[in-house]
Amino acid sequence: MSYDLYTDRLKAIADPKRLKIIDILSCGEICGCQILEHFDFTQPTLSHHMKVLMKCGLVQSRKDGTWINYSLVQPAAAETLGFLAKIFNEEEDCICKTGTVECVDIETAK
Amino acid sequence: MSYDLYTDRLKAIADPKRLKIIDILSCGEICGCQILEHFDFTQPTLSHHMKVLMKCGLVQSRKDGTWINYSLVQPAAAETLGFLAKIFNEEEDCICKTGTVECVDIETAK
DNA sequence: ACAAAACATTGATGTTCATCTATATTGATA
DNA sequence: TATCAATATAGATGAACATCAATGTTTTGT
Repeated sequence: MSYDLYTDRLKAIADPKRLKIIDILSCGEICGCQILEHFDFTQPTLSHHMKVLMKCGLVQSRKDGTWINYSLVQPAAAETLGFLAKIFNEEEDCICKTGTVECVDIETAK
Repeated sequence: MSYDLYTDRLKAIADPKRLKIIDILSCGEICGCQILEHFDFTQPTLSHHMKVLMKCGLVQSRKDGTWINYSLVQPAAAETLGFLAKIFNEEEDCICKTGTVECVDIETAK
């Protein structure tokens, strides 16, 4: 289980602004200038946030003239949800069973 | 849709160490000293990570003598997954439909 | 009462990050 | 070609964060 692999993606969504951006993108493709209207920060800041979201694979872009249309990468989103579900739930390949330290019963350990 | 509400929780899991801790906790209750054996950082650092995980409601603790047994708060974990699923997918109360700026069709907008 | 173990707190340090201003780049249009 | 709109990049700044060493607190056992 490689935790680092998904850390970039989780860090990307662990921000209220980027969370809002993703929520906007969930309705469909939209250009940057329209996304910007939802916020009160500057254009370079939005550019930075979009870069973060794209670098982790959650968002893709399509150039159309002067505009750049952003959209959510649904498979990546679903994959992230699946990863978290695996982390939150007990699995056969969990670190408790494969790791060096066992999950001994607390009561018997005393 | 309050993005800030879940940001703390997402920030908490957007870290490889804390992700590993949650994976360990998914197998059941375990005390801090046993969690520490999985890592190479110091005890105060683990204490800090557990504080972050507890403050956001993802982890709870139960004192038992000298030990403190930590466990995952399953409802909170499930709730977080549900929130993300909502963000990732189009919903009726999405910001695209309720926000001030509409998601106009890119083609017709030109 | 004393010593040891588990955990928390404090204060310091280096790094990461969000944001800004200023400027560059790219593409459409008059 | 000159201008405007959309976006990216560079560099700077202040805030947030992970980590540590040192110390304090609490509980158990001798």
